[in-house]
Amino acid sequence: MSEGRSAQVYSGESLLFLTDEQLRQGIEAMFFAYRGFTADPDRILSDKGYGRAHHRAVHFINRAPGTTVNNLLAILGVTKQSLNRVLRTLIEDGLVESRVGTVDKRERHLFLTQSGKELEAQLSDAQRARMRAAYRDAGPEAVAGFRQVLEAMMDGDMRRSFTRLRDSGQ
Amino acid sequence: MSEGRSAQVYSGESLLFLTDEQLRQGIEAMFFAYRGFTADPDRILSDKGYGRAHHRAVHFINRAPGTTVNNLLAILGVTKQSLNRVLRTLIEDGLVESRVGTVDKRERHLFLTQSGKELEAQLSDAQRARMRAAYRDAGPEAVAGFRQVLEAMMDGDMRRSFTRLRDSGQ
DNA sequence: GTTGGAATGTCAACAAGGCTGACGTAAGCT
DNA sequence: AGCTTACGTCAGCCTTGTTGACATTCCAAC
Repeated sequence: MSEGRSAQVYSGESLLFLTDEQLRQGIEAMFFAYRGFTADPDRILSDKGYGRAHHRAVHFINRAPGTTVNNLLAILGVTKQSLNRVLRTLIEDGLVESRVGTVDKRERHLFLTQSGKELEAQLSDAQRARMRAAYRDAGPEAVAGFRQVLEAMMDGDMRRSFTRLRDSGQ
Repeated sequence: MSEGRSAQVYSGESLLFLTDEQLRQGIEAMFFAYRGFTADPDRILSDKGYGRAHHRAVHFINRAPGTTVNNLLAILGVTKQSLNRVLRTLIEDGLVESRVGTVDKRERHLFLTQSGKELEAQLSDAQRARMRAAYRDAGPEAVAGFRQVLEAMMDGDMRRSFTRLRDSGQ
């Protein structure tokens, strides 16, 4: 599996590019950054008795209102039992509404209620504030690179989910 | 909390920079990419009956051999009880050695055994392979941007941990 | 020296949120 | 009519986070 201590590919551009050390730093950066990425929403959520799983559900329902349970399952990459536990509490608490499908009555279409939208906005604002600060610090060119590397790091299925969502944005 | 629908700061460089839509895409990219980032090690670990927490411990012990439990705690950002459970299984399984400190006998210094190093290498190789592929796809400039944004996204404490580790690398 | 507080690490118990497996119901499809 | 799909649910398991209680060790004040 190991390809040796290093793989210096882009010869002229940077001698140190793609050394194991460089890669390891990328791995650690990813680890520490993800903690920062989730820290603010996590704080808000735990106050309200919710967890990261609730955040993910709320985020993607907001993103694609009327999405079906199956759809959400594919995006989140969890089992329906796991998602169901989260959805049940969100529905009971009146943050999410589940409407039986009109064309296919087996399907449930998911929507955020008013208070669901408010929670989403609160979480979103916090997370965007951090992202905005990071983007501002790093500058536009860095952001483009950031996005390129992240996209290249995704599995095929996730990249498809990602681009589908991205291209459906205004 | 909301700073309005958008904040177009770097005027000339990109009109769309820092719109909420742009930020949301970054958030989703982070979410999907992190799944890819952990996918390969997770597969290897679950075969062996370990989880992501074991990976993190093994990674940072390898990174800083002889580190104390307290040290590791600060880096991982979990409670000592949580870490202890993971460490105990790793020690029982002979992947990690815990030596009582010579100068301060309250401390335990942690080291990977031979088989611990082998597991670390296996996980590391898998994760580096994905990182290498992503870096290669995106190119050196993108990588620089990637690293800048990630670092800007960290909390202060984590950034200190990160840079300390980074600068101790060869 | 002794002793009390701080630091370090361990044990026990609980909760969130993953997972599998089994099953029920309703609806669509062939 | 019978198979498949979409969804919900129950039961039970595992990992990994949490708090609380406790033992050991060190150090500093007395």
